Amino acid sequence: MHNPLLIKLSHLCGLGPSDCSAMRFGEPHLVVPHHEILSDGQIVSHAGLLLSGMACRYKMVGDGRRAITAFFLPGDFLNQQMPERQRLDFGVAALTSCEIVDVPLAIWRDTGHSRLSDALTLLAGMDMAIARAWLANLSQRPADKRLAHLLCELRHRMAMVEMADGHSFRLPLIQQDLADALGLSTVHVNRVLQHIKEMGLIRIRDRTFLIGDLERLEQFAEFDPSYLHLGSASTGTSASSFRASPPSSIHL
Amino acid sequence: MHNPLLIKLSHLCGLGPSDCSAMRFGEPHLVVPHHEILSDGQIVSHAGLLLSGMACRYKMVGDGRRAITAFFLPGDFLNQQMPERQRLDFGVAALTSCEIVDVPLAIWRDTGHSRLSDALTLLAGMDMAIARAWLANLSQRPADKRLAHLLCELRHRMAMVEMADGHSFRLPLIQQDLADALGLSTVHVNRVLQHIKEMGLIRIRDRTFLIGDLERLEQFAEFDPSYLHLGSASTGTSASSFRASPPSSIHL
DNA sequence: CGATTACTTGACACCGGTCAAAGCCGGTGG
DNA sequence: CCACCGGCTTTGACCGGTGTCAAGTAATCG
Repeated sequence: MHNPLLIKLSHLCGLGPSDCSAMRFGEPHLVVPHHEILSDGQIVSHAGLLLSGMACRYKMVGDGRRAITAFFLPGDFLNQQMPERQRLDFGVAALTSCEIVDVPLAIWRDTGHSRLSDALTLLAGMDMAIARAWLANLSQRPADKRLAHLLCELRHRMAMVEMADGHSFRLPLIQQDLADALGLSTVHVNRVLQHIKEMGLIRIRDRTFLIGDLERLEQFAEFDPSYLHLGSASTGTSASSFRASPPSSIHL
Repeated sequence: MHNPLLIKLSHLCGLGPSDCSAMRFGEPHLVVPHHEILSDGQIVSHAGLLLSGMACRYKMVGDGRRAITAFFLPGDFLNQQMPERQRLDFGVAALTSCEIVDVPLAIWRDTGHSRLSDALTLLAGMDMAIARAWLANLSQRPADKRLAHLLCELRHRMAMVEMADGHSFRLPLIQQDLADALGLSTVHVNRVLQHIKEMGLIRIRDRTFLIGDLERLEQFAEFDPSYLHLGSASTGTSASSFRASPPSSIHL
């Protein structure tokens, strides 16, 4: 099995097969692009786990403006449903075709497997840390660094599920999605994208971002990945191994 | 005892004295304004509870810009420390003189009092809901509605600890604090503040905000308080009682 | 291939930032 | 009691980053 959640947890806190024995999954189901997965105001009693594809958490505000408050990658929970039967204050929509499976989180927690329970707590903490980083990003950084920072974060999270390395990763988003997440207009996202291309920080070929010099990109974005490794010990694994790759010279 | 946490929990989920019997508090201590309460990168193993005063969660970014990612009111936990011994990805600073007490959250959780444990979970959920609302606010609203929305939220949260009603509440913040939370410059906060004064939405007299017509203010801000009452049943209490106050006519 | 969706580009307006100076306190000390 | 002082607020002038509108080009998909 190549379950992205398991990959992530093994990287993140060294969870092994024995710790995962308590995990029970239901039947995965497919959602088509642009379809709503969870609706604002809905009451849910289960947790959705994204297996493949990309989704987002969002809120509609004012006239029809959409604020994207989170991106979901494979291995992410769509709703770390805290109390059981919570009423959602946000919607979740598929940005690409998505594979989703419902998970009985409460049961996972109560199996006595404290390591698994701790891992879930860790994921929830990561969710909050990401939200905090986004807040700082939105409120204090100019558009170019803002976009760069988001790209760094996504690359890093993709790396955790082995969908990225220091050189490239595929982002199946459209510029409108980036705009709604960054609080910018589509037009400006486009321009800023070109701008950081001209700076030689990235290159794009059909949705795949090519990174020449990761260190330079992260420095420009003021990106510090420590918020993505909350607390745990064996944190260096994925990051350092990818970081260890030669400063690169993808031919830009 | 007039512990703001108890007030909040009784409003929020009808917790009674019996549920609170398991709560053990240590010795409160005082922190002077501008002093750092928790430092970025610090490893903490306890939870700080704010008893009085006002504090903020923040991140420093780029050159010396400060991004405030949360305001703490009496009755709020400064760090809903998820895993024990987590490394903080943010700092916490006192904005006014603050009274703080450390609480052993892990012990509270394990006393078998599931209602108390649920309440703590609810508070954590509220923290996240607020962060999401801020994200939407920052990314999609113009300065005037942005500021108004924040004011509505703070008034509402103050009301939960009985420090506000539909007519007025005291906010001991300086404009710089608002600016750092809203992603605006101090100068612009000042102007926007005047602007919504001229609109007749608020009045200010020495740090106290007077609200003429709460409904109008909340409508202007597109403020929907439902995200602050996550999931629980007895949610209407504080809100509706305050809302019930006559449409007002504080003499503007 | 045609039609729809996504991406680019340019012109222009405006929101909000920056800089700098001037009032307005509240506190402190003479 | 007054003079001073430092932090906060208020103003004005000016500029730059982003938004908006609109048109055109390139992809993508039946």
